[in-house]
Amino acid sequence: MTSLTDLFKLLSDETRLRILMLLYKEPLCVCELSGVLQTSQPKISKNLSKLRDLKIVSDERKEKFVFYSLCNDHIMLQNILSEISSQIEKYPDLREDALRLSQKDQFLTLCTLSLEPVEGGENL
Amino acid sequence: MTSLTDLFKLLSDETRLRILMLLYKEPLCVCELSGVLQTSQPKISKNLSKLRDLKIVSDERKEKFVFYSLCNDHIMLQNILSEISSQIEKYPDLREDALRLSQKDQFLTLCTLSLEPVEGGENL
DNA sequence: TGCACATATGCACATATAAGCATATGTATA
DNA sequence: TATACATATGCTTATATGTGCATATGTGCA
Repeated sequence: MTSLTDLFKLLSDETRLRILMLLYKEPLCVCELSGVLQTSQPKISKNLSKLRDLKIVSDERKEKFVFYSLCNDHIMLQNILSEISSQIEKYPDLREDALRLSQKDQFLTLCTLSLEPVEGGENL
Repeated sequence: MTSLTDLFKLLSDETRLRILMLLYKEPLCVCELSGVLQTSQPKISKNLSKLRDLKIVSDERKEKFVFYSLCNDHIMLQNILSEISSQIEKYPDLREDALRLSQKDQFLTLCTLSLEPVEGGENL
């Protein structure tokens, strides 16, 4: 049961919930998250480490960057995020995050690395 | 979005989660909850009032007793509780609560008896 | 090797919240 | 009306947790 309450505690923080909703779409590195969420790097980093402690996300270094991705074995979490995603209109903040995510390369020139094929050339 | 994080905050407390799982099955009064969960009455009462503040539960007085029931209009919550219920084997504490629930009648008269924490009755 | 950048972490502080205890409020009944 | 019972709430304390700032660690490149 601890696992349940711990999960909900993680979800009860706005920053973490926003992070998880983004990672639910695609793996992201710290600076991308920091840019999309318009939040300080230490804040992002600390929250990610809490998520990692509970095996909610995993990290993988790719050269200079550390990419975080959702662990895909957490059924309960997946269902919750899916549910939120399906009602995204109810949550304007999350919707705006998703919008900024699609423009992440505009915010994060420093992070645009040729590690992964980034969705090409779109603009506002 | 606040509604989301508030919901998860409520769920992140063990006592409240246990209360909700019981109310998910049937409406119950305070002393029944107190008895089934083997928890002090003020603790139950305070948590119920938090749930009521967020319109998660509603209360209805029936003579001496106040019965609480889940508001059935909260889709997200219903889905979460349903999901937990379907995996109840994973959570022995919740399972034991459900077992004691079937003997709730004995608690209606035990309300004011000393409810000292029973050994083995609590976890996490 | 040294520098720049990406990320992690230690520390200090403010705040939130859960719990226990005592007690207040409300209700029924003799 | 007095009393017993069911529930709510105020007060205090202990603890947890989020945040900012500074800085440490780690990596790649010139």
